[in-house]
Amino acid sequence: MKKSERTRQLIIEQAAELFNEKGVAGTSIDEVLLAAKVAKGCLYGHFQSKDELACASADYLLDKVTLRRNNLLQSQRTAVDKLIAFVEMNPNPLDDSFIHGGCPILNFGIDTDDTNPAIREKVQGVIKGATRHLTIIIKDGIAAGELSADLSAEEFAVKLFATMEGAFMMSRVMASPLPMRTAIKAMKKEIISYSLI
Amino acid sequence: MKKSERTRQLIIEQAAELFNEKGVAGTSIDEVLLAAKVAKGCLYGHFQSKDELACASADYLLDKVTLRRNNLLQSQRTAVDKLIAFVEMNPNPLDDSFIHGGCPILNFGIDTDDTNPAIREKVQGVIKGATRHLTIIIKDGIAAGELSADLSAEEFAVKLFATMEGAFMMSRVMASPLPMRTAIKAMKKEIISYSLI
DNA sequence: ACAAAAATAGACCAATTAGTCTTATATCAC
DNA sequence: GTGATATAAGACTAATTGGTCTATTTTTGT
Repeated sequence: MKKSERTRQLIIEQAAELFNEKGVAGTSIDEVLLAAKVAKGCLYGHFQSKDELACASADYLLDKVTLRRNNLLQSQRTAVDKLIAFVEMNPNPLDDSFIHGGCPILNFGIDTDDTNPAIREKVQGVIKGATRHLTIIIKDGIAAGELSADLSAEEFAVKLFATMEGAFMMSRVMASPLPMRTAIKAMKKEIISYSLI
Repeated sequence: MKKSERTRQLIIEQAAELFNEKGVAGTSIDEVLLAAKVAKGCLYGHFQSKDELACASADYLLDKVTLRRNNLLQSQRTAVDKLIAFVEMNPNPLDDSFIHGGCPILNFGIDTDDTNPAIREKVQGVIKGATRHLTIIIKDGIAAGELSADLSAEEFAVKLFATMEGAFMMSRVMASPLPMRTAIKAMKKEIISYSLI
């Protein structure tokens, strides 16, 4: 990787952290410069505007969570194990070691749903991708005789995704891992109740 | 109500709409002045700072949704009907006729979870109140022999709340009522499956 | 090693920010 | 109705905002 590529990536990573934590409007370019230890001319050599940087940052974080989810799901063999891995993906929303500031789907989604259509569409794509992925897993599980045929795949996929995102928000606001832990427990029970094996 | 009281309320209402839609940091005082058709000296006569206005606005919207939820739940007799009324509370998250800009729990929760502890604690109180309310309804339903005793009240309350909030976010980002409709359908099924009558 | 090109620094700018202050006006108890 | 008091108006300020521009340094292909 070229030097300038690395600089660009560094700016994105630092900006992403700030944007995810405090929102795009709540973060100034100067704060990004300070965090990335880079001068203004450098940043604007890589990005035309704050908005373009925000888009790149959203892309970066959304790709990061998507990749992690895909890896996690791929690492499990059966449909039930995949679904359980999904609900256990973020056991503690207060743990910022993977991504600082909480779930970027939630943060960028809420932050930009009324203000930044470009980013909103990116988040939209991630949500669509995740629910589609879950739907396929469920359908495959049913086809393999592993999950009850009573299960509506699309419906359960939406339910799974919505519950985990809602629980993530609750845990962040409550400053406690308990809501998420409770949701994980509840969804695991439900998944297992549909298991035929 | 005194004239100045009405002015104060007008400012809060206009500010609340803007803050809920674009976030606190994303809304300038000048925009609030324009929306409320009021001069700067007037606004700062009622509020010491933007932050204080943001707190008052959060209070206003959070009280509004809490009141509505309480009325809705109170209007139903049985536990099952109350729970169904809860999940059907926001059939279309894109409809801004009641509150403009989406669910204030979600918006203020995400907007301020890392930046404004005062508002975060207000949202915290609302979440705590809602889950407690739901928990009591479920416990009463079990005690009345209306709901299965297998149901863990706290767990199901968190699940209900998380799912509906998550679905709300999904519908806002997807710019479609479908995720919310799907979640409502799924949760209604689940509630009914626990019903003994 | 060297020149051409790319990347970076940081002074600078106009616009906007939250907030103050004085002046003017409206409210309300009497 | 009148005068004391509370409320509102809006010019003003200092700081910060996103963004530009030129000068300098660094990278890179040869």
